Amino acid sequence: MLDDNGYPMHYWLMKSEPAEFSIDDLVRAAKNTTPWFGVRNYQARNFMRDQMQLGDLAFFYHSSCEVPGIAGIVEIAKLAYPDATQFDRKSSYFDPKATRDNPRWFNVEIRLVKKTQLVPLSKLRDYPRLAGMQLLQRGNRLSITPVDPAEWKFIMGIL
DNA sequence: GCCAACGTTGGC
DNA sequence: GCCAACGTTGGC
Repeated sequence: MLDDNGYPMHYWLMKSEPAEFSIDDLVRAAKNTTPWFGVRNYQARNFMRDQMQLGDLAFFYHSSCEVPGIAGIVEIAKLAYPDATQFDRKSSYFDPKATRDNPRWFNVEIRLVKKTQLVPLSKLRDYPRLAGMQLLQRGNRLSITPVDPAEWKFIMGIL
């Protein structure tokens, strides 16, 4: 969904450990699309379930790796629905407290817009204009964070 | 591997 | 409802 001026309703940043799932895995994925399963944090879940809309854009961020940073741009391709892995006893994401009638975890699906040059976290920190980014705040661990439209635009300008 | 920051759990 | 203990995240 786009606003009256044709812009996405929201911008986001979504973290993934490339050893688990990288931007290249998304390039190789069928239809360049994947469910964003495995989120087990309520705040991040609520963003997906309550706020993400079709057409929202997000930075695909590589975390816990040699050079953490933004690795690509993705769009929300499917609205949130119950995360299947919560019901799967063999999955490391299994949640014994979740039931089909009362699922606890949700995931959207994302589609690759484009792989970008890697913008390292250290470079993002160099720009005073980005100092307010949630990603850059101390102690930030949230795997999904909203990105301010002005911050989005600025980063697009340095890609 | 270290450790700061933060979220969750569970006893009381 | 408090809060100590524990587990996880993620940069360095």
